[in-house]
Amino acid sequence: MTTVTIRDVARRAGVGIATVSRVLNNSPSVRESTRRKVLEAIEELNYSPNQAARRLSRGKTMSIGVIVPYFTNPSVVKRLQGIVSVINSSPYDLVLFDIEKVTRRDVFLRNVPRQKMVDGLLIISLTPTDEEAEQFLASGIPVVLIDAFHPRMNRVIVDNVAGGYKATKYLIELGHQKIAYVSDFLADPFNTPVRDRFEGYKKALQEAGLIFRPEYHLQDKHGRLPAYKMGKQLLRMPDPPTAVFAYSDTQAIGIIEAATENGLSVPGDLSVIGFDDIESAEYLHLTTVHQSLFESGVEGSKLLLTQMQNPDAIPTNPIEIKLPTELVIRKTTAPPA
Amino acid sequence: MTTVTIRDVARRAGVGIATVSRVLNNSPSVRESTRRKVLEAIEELNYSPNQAARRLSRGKTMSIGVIVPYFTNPSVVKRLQGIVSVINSSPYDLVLFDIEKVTRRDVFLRNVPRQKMVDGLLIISLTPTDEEAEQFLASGIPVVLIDAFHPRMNRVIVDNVAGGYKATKYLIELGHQKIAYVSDFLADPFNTPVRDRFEGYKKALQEAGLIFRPEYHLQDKHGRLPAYKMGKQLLRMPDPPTAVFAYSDTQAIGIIEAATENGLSVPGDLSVIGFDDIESAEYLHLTTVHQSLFESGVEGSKLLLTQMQNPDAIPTNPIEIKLPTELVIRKTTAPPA
DNA sequence: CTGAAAGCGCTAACAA
DNA sequence: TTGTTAGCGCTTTCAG
Repeated sequence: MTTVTIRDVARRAGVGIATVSRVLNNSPSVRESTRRKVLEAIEELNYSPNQAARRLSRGKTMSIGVIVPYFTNPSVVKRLQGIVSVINSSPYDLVLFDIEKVTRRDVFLRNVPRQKMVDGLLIISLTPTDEEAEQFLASGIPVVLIDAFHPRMNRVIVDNVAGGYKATKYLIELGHQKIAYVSDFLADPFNTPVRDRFEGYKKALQEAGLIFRPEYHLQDKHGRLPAYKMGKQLLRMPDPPTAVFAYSDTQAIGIIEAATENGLSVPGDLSVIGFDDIESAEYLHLTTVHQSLFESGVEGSKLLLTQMQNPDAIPTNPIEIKLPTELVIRKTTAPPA
Repeated sequence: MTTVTIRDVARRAGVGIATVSRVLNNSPSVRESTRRKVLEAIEELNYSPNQAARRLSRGKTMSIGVIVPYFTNPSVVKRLQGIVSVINSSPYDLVLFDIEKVTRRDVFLRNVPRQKMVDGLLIISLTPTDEEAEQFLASGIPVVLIDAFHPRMNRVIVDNVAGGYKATKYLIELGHQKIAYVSDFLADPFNTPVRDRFEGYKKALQEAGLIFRPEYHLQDKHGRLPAYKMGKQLLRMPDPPTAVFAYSDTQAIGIIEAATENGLSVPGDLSVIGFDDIESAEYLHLTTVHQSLFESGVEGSKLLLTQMQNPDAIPTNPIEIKLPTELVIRKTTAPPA
């Protein structure tokens, strides 16, 4: 309870505080006998250095910040798991910032780097504005974007256009012509993947000579329930689609629920393909576009760690790591009836 | 890049640093005009106080630590989500410590409180030893256990005995007599729930006059794959069980996979009941024992926050919040063939 | 209401 | 090798 400081240890060991500090930091220039004395005193006093003091004095926090949107989103969780797995075996602590509201977004993106709260920053699925990117660069703290893009920042991304293309193309190859795209809000300026997958979707359509039918594109807040409602809406249409490409597996699940509830069989009456390949996707035999969620966290963290090693941090050419996507065919897709 | 400090702001505003500090901390004793001047200077200089300095000076870190075992475990994630949801709207930051190896367990449980890295600590699903509990109490930092128990510490727990009892009893009521229990390692000294659910299982058996057959209890590392293997093993037995009570939903899923692969139908040939009611459980129509995972995080965080308010922290009588369990009947259980 | 000055506990020159 | 000392940037008495 009563705090024991470096001074107490020094006194107890009969040395100066600098010596204790040296022992603490494994400096080689301490006589072995002295080191032992100090170590003993530390042990006896049950001493452990105060982090805050250390941080202030060193100008380093020994922690890495991770900013995530909607921590409840399974794909975000999976990415975070990848991050944790590598940070865990580094000397850094992990500080988690969850952004649920847009207002908080601004606060974090602005303050975290300025307050020197962390030595490095990982940002998941949040696209910074030019101004924000500017701030990061100016702050001098290394940042890596995961599943987000900015031309001037390091990033780990997925080729979402290609992914959307693959999904749609597969549906077309099965013989579908009426293919819907169910997604998050397309207009969200910070969600690039929604638009990229949409682009891939349209590209595949066009290539096959199919015209894009705007009424087949539904958007709403992300989540199973909103998707379920969109599914219902789709099925109520006079000329309903025979296949749905969902922006995420979570949304695909909602669509399937809607179909099932309407007495339709999947894939018999409706084919559904998702995106992400989250854990449940496998259980549910969901056909989907696999992307390396966990891997993206791993790669992003590694990249950040190396950036943090190089004092001349910000490279003129940001590094981009592009992860592949892969079509995983399971049991929710089939030729149209 | 060049750090602007409180001194710069003071100079710019033509006041002393104490005044700037007062403005920063919303002290009422600052003339309005002065405050404005300072605020202006802050704005112009794009100043933001250094956290480390603040922490050292105040002796508070304004952060809460969360220690979790196996961050990949879905039930742990769900609890963490509950925690995040309340910490998020508090002034505290969240520092995440993931323990994958037992060795790291000791390091964290010992060091985190000693180093004054956090103002409060949440520990998920890790039962502290008496000695560790002692350390926590001595450190003076408020701690709340979630899904773990120690008589001297605050905690949010679930009645696992009752849960195990409910699950087993339900199976018995359906007419099953040969009921297996598939679980994590029973001997893990830090995993109390495994033993508690086991106890409930045996109690239900006994109450129904069924004898406990040791060969029907299989244990292994937690996870889908190990459970899958245990499922296979169970089904190879000369007199296989007709129902399985799995320690967790994750394990239940593994069991179902094993059964399905063996050409057995669930619940036709084998009934399976899980525990937790994780998200996938619903998709899979898994009969399970629901426990309020998210809620446990919420309640635990709230409790911690109130503990942190009261300076006379450690109450002589630790507070215990007991969350209920509930049997959720879905489609993986039925009377024996 | 405001400023000067004394720490918070540690690291890192600089001397010795 | 070691000890002394000057900060790190902020909060908080204590005077005024």
